[in-house]
Amino acid sequence: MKVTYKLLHQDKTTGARYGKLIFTAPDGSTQEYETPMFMPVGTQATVKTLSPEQVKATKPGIILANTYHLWLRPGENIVKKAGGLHQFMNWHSPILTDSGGYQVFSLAHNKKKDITEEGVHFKSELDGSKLFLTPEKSIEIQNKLDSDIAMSFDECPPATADERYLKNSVERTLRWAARGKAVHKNPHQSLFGIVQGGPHQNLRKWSAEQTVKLGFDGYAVGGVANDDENKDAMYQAVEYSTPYLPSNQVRYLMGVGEPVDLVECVKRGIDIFDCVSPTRLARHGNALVAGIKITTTNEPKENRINLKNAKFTEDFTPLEHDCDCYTCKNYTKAYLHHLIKCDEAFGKTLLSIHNIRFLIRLTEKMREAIKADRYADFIQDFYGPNQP
RNA sequence: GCUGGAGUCGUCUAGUGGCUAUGACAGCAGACUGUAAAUCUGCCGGGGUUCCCCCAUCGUUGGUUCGAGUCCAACCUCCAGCA
Repeated sequence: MKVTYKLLHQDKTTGARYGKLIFTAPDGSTQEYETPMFMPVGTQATVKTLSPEQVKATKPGIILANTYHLWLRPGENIVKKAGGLHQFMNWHSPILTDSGGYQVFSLAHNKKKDITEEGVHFKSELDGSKLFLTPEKSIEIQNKLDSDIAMSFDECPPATADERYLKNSVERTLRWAARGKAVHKNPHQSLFGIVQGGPHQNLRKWSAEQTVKLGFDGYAVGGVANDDENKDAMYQAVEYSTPYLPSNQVRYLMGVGEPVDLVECVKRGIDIFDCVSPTRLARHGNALVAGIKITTTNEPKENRINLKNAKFTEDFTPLEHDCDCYTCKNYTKAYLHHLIKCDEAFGKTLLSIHNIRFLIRLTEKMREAIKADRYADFIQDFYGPNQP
């Protein structure tokens, strides 16, 4: 399905955006989803530990899948034979596929990649075989997967990269974006461009302007979810990017994030987010809960509880009293603690449901606040008495 | 009662004369941002404001030895077989 964005309201004081993504099918039928939106991540054509029905119950708009992983396994041609990704994984709402660009970054630790102008040489982590991913190849794979939104193949440089490297990287990412766009053939699939530039205002501005000049169906801000310790730098990178993006198109902040990040980045003009955090935290026994905590570095962090902790052994209350998710409506912390201690799959499922629903509920609250021009108050309430 | 075997951390386990006694599980915490993550890290005999220091420790007691979880003896407990 092809996607368009409609900006419906901007918060009077902060400028935060409320809008709708409208997906149009080949037969002319449409599906609409409101923004701000959080997209659960289903890298390998599944949101880990959840059935499509369980994902659906958290009321998401779009979900993510990954080009790189599906290319390696089962292979894009198998997915195509299955009738496309939607059919293959039984997910009949929109799917966005990441391009594999992030894997260029995340696989870099073991020096199993080599970035050239033509593309990126990988060494498969599955069997050690040599792989070569190019912008054209990434788009071709995404065409075959038949996701609704394809992402340009970009380079996501590490936070430690210097300005000189970043400048070259941004330029190359632009050339890659143009090459990808040139071979993008699927008329029922949208293609998004990605703004890079690290923490530098000039590079972010330039990257945004040049990417917009190429012309895409939507725009992403990338390369911000790879610095552990500096939220201000992350927010600033967003601030340096969004002003140069067209207001009548959607903005997607890739890989983010924590509840506080969603709140702060919507304020800075972002519409959609994705993050592995809710599902990964869930599998590791953690549940997101309301409120924030201030860390030793004075950074506001998401508030969460670790169900592995012995103190929940006899806690017969739900994770959150006011949460409407399946987990909170039916199960206690004591039960979740028990399942997690026993390493039962159902515990991971229940926590995944809660954590995803938690972030989606947060976006729902943000939408209501924006529509009512109360987003500044919403932020204040979000921080509560611990406000930095 | 006799004969043989065995006792090491909460549990299982390595260790057969040499200095800090393995490893796993359990337990207690922590980390996680476009998923090489249902993963990883730390602690896990006692005490000290946990760099580090002190004390204890391989069933018990004694012995051999420069040195013992390891060899010897007695005892205790458990297991197997025979009565």
